Amino acid sequence: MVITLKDVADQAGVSLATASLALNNSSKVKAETFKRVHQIAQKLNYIPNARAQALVKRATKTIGLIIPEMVNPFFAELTQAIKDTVIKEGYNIILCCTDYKSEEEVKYINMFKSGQVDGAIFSCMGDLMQKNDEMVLDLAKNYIPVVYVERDSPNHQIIPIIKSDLKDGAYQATKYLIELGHREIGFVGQSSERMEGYRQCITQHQIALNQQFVFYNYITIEGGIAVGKKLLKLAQRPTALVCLNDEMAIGVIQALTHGGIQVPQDISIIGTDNIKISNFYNPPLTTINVPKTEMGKKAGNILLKLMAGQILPVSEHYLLYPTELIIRQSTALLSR
Amino acid sequence: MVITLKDVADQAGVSLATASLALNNSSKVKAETFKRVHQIAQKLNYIPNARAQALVKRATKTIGLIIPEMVNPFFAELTQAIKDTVIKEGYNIILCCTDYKSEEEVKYINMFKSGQVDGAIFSCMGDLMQKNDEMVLDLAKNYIPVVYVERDSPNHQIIPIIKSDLKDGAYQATKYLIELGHREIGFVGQSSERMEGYRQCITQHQIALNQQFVFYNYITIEGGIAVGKKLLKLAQRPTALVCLNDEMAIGVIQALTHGGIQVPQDISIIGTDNIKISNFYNPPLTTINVPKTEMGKKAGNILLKLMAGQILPVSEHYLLYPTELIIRQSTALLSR
DNA sequence: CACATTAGTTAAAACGTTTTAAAAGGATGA
DNA sequence: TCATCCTTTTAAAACGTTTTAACTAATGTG
Repeated sequence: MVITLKDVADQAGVSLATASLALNNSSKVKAETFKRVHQIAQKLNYIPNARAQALVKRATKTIGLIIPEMVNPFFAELTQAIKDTVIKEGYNIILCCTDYKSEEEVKYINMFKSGQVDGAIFSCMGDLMQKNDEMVLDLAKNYIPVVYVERDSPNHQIIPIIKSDLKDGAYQATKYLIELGHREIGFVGQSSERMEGYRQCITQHQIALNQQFVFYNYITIEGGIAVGKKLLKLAQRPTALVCLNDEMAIGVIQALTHGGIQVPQDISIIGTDNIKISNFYNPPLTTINVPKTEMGKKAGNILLKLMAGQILPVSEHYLLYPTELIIRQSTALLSR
Repeated sequence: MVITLKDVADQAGVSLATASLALNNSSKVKAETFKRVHQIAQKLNYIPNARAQALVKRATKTIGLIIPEMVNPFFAELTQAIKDTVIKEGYNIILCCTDYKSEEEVKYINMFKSGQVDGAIFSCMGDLMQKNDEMVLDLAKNYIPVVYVERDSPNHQIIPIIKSDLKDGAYQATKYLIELGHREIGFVGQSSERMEGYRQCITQHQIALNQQFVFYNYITIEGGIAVGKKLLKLAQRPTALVCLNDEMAIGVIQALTHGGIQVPQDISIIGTDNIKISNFYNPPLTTINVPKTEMGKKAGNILLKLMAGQILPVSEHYLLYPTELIIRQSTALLSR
């Protein structure tokens, strides 16, 4: 049923080798033969077998992308950008979701070692997955090129890193709140670079870090809601909050408004990531933009270079993208 | 550098065949040999070459998933469900985004014919892509099993279809608005099953279809905003709107509230899909739930069956999932 | 003791390409 | 007429597995 190169060769009256050369546009084959082979191939609807090509070419024209989850606009946008970049060189993406489980990541690392992909991009969230760094390093050293996005590692000479300056982002966010007159500023999320930026900013502005105002929870809308509910019960509430990401910010706002507290009149809230919906939420979220698309494109391009066998200039081993405060309507001057 | 089966066989002092049999847990090989081969394989860190396996087994343990875009929670949730299902049988997903371009879809169809995937799931949005149906049929007949999700076709004997009852969903939505006292009910979106459900409902309730109240636009937040802005300029506005999806609903609400019109006090709005954010929006969206996760799981399971060579009972050739009205706070009794 | 059976192993073929090195066929020039 | 060179074609090897069929050795049976 399925047509193979042998069928084409037979019908064209040439050998496998000639048929292959012709279809791969080799200049060695006579014009007449070339034409005949192409015509027959067309007529028979010949499609080269990708599995056989992969074996002999030692490449699948596929890359692996590791992200923690799909249902997260941040990774959706990142994935889109990566895909748009690598597709130009004919690469497809195998999507690997870890659901935030490091053992899932290990499974994918092993799959990658089997030669199913020609290269890989690893992303993550928070500071998880750090422990697999050694395994990824082994992958990058002995198997395929790897690029990290929004994930840190000391091994950026072997695994190039594309990161955004999240610490500075949180710093800017906190600073903006201080400029608006806030002094009781809380943080919502998990221990991370962003939290460090928040911490540095308030201490540099002579505000003591109040551990009561640091709320740990899952980095999801639900996590935000949990924090919001906790806030409602508090006698002494912060007047402003820096959130680890936009989802948490949305969750917090949702819970607070439901409990009768208005944003930004009663409390100012800043998110991070600038996911699409943040601009269309009520109120539109003040947030820290992370250049997801640029970063995704860069990651794709660097991986393409590495897969093409190029060596990366040192300047591209560690790329830090600036973050930017986007002022919308979830923040306001302190009114007291 | 990379260890092959030959290395294992040599070091274990057996032939390729024995080594292969041992590693594939054949009962034919002596316990002692079995153990030795496994030990050597472990020691050498042997990982079978997936490309070679794919060639000889005529399978890549990979499926293709065609969706129009990633940055759309509907498809993200669907993808997640499909992935969760097929991963259990060891399948990975090649993600193929068409960006709503039918020629992109054609490219992927051809890629699928090359044997890079063992099966495929096609989804879409609106009534686009209908024109590629013949090509997909050819793919399903002569190459690999295919399943459609939320996509219609007369060929469901060959391409099983998983659909939700969108027409009924829109019908229910419209009916609910009528029950709330609304008579001037508009539709936002594109010509589709959903629009047909809306049309049927109002005519069955003796309401004339007012073409002024049917707003065509892109099925995105931006499309919704465009419609919202148009609404603001209207002298005579509908008192309620059925939207093709939640994104459009959010866009409409955003534009209207920005223009001083309150939802649901001034106008009731219903979305469709029940994407995650709809529950956390301000106001939380009344919407039509589509059982994305169930549908994704079912699609994955049916594809697994087909790839395993099973023949599908006729009852599973066309599965229609019920939709359900979720009442939240973007709709209210008509107040006039 | 001849023969059948079984357990265990392996050589070789197969999967469907690409690529290398050699061969074949012409043309050119001495 | 022969050596040389170029163009075009091809046989065969390679990619790294799995699987089939054949082989060997050991065991059992009448």
